[in-house]
Amino acid sequence: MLPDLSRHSLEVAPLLVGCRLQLGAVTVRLVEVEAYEGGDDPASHAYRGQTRRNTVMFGPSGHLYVYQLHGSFCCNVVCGPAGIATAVLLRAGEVEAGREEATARREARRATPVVPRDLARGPGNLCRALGITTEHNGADLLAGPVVRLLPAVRTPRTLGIGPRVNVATAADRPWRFWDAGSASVSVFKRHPRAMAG
DNA sequence: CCGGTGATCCACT
DNA sequence: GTGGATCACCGGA
Repeated sequence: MLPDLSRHSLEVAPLLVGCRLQLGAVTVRLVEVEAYEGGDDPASHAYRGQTRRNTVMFGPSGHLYVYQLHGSFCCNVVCGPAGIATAVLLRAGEVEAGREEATARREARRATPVVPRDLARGPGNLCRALGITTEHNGADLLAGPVVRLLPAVRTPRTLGIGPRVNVATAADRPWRFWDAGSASVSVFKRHPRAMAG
């Protein structure tokens, strides 16, 4: 069973750990996610209202919000009812199927090999492994023909909970959730100018 | 640790 | 329309 994505991201995020994301031949088991609010969350793209970039966040749940950052892509599962901009950032996963394709994509922009553990480790790497680009911004994850969210086969035995990675504001809110038994969880990094809130 | 990265947004012309 | 600051990152040393 997939979680009810029309709930708030803080409720949905822990339930997404263990679910799977599939695009073409590549399937990734999600092992690390972060919740972002609309209204009261200064770290959220939606904090200052709707813009062209974050339009999808304001739409109905179950769609993919993709944006580009420092030359990488990052993707979110949009949650909440339409009009409430809350979403879950997908930070890391384990490649379950399509390892060859994922490896080829990753190594296309590297000089050194990638070990399987690192194929979808980190938000940019997860998108890269799956082939997610801004072309998939707004894609329907439940009914769409291209990229799909699939239920968990195995849920984490222990769920880790802690602050989000590398956010400048609201740095201490424990809105990151991960599978404590996975080696593919990305490394925690506090933002150099992190502010509480 | 450090440098490259490139879109986006806002405050200004 | 333009300039500059900002940023939920990555790779290699």
